[in-house]
Amino acid sequence: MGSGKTGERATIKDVAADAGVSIGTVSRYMNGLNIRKDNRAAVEASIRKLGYRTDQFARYMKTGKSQSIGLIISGYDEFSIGVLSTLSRKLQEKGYALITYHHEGQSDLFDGAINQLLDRNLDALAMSGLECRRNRLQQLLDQGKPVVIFNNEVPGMDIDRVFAKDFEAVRSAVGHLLAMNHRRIGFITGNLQDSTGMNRYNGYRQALKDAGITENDSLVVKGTWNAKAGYFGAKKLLSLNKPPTALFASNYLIAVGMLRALGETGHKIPDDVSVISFDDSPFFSIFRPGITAIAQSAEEMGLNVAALLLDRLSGAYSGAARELCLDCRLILRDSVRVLP
Amino acid sequence: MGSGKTGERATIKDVAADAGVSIGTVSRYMNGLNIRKDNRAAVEASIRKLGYRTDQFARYMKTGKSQSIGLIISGYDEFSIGVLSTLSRKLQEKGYALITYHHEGQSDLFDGAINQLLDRNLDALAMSGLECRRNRLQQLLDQGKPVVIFNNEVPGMDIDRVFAKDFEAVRSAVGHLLAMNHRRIGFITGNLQDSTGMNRYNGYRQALKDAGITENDSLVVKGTWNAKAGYFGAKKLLSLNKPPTALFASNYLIAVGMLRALGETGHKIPDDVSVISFDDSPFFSIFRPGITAIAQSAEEMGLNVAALLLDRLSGAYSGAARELCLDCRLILRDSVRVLP
DNA sequence: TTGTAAGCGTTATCAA
DNA sequence: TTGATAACGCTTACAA
Repeated sequence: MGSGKTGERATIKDVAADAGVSIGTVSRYMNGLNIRKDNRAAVEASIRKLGYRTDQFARYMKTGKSQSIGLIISGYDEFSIGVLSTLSRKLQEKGYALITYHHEGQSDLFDGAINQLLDRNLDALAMSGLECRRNRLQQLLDQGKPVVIFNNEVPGMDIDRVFAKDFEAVRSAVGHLLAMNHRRIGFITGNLQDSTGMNRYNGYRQALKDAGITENDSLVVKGTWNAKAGYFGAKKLLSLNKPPTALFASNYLIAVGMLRALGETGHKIPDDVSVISFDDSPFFSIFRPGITAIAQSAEEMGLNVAALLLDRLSGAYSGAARELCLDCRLILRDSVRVLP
Repeated sequence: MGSGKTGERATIKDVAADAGVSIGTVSRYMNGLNIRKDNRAAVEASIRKLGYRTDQFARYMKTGKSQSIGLIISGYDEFSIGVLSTLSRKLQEKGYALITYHHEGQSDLFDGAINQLLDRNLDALAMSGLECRRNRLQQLLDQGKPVVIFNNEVPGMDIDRVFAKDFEAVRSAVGHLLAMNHRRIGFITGNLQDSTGMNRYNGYRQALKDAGITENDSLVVKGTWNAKAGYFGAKKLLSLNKPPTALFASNYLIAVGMLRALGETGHKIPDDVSVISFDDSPFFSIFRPGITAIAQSAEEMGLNVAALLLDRLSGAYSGAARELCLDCRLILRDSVRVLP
């Protein structure tokens, strides 16, 4: 490939020497500044010949821009992946590298991620909030790095945010159940430390309140965001003396566990029990019966996170923190029965 | 946070000045070398006070090690995500940053990814093979960077690889269908440009051959790795004059599309048609009937890719290219009917 | 428009 | 064990 010493990468010096110009000229060419026509030709030829690419890290030493963006997600669940994937697409387009970490809700993992990100001079950070690590975020802000949080809130920080309307979506979905005459509605929460978990739960409570129903603690299982929680939560609710007529799963994984439990116990949906899930999935439209679900768009969230980030990075916006709240859609399928 | 000029990051110089030692001493401390006890105490105090962390990019300038690893996947499908997620976990542990790109099978995207990776001085690359871009890989090898390919082959390159036993797995799964007396077995391929696609297809052909059955072209739909291909492929096969009694999907997404089609056309599984899918999913065990599937472990693949990479990076291994072939498991559920 | 040279934050060599 | 200093590959005044 090219020439030069094998296994060594050509530097700006090599190009300058080969083209018979100074390194300043090569640098100016690389940065799109004007250079004399004949020099331009010579430089271009040498670059091609040597396969030269400017070293971004060396460049960073002067400019302070690393052209890389950190992403910290809780884990590799379907929704986070959706955000990761659109973010990656968008940023790859703009020449930014995406460096991904996950924290699994553990603050030591989160700290490790922030540390590594700091060491790598990231230009900006996108993260799904984790309340307890507020001070580490402040550190980034002090260094003037844009930070955008999404999905989960970190209260009291002056930064851009993108959320889904969790509260409203659940409120209206549970309202739908109520309108179908369900009165005993089982609810399996996500992690209530997470604002999404709490907001969805509050949406449930508000819907009951709207309908003048007093909340029954035994119908609420405080869980986590995984299938196990859905599985055991559903079993617990179904074994109640007066079991619920409908079950609400706070996210996709919980719903998966819930459906597994219902399959095992032989409960028919929707005849024996109705089901609604937060998060939609192709699975829910193939499953028989189709599962009524709240769809939030991970892509839309990723796009908005990218836009906020890019806006700050380019200097196009530098005002006060902005907050975006994305709508969700209730997708009606066949998992909810109309009660008399 | 700390002190120093606000918004500025402390450098090794600041620490040296604050601690009253030379930068050499601080550097030695940071790299775990011996320094005098009292100096050590002073340096540690200053580091804490200033919140100093060494700048990895500046460090790279001298060492040539960026402590970052590139990953190029085709897209964000379930399997790739599984690999991404374990790889990320493993590398985060070792202090490496994972920089992720995707190519969607398009060589310009792939080139862009390689370019960005080159610019970012990655130490090593893991990628799901893409045949046509062999020369770009060679470039990395020339620079002495370890490269590991997984899932898809790039023939004729002297690099480490990790594959699943696609051929063997499909051969025995189709063998299972044959043993259940199926003779007309519809097969929807993935992308035949990909070695996984071709190997799975060849596994099917081999199984037929094993049983002395001549392949019937009309029973094979040459598709791509997505749900649409599964959907239309299944519809096409089912509308044949003599439709197949069993359907094989070359990956998860194809199976999803296939199941959607069967749902719409009202074909009952397994009474009207039997089904096997490559790739397992929680979905398949919840779906009724349970779908018989070939499970390959994305985690195992990620772990092995990480191990090969880390081995080379640490210098623990520097011999000839190694090739790993991981076993798959056929998980029997209820989607295959025994024919008379 | 160009070349020269200082400097970014490190590591590594060399004398002390 | 230490401090001083020359790199690493680039950008960016500054002077020509």
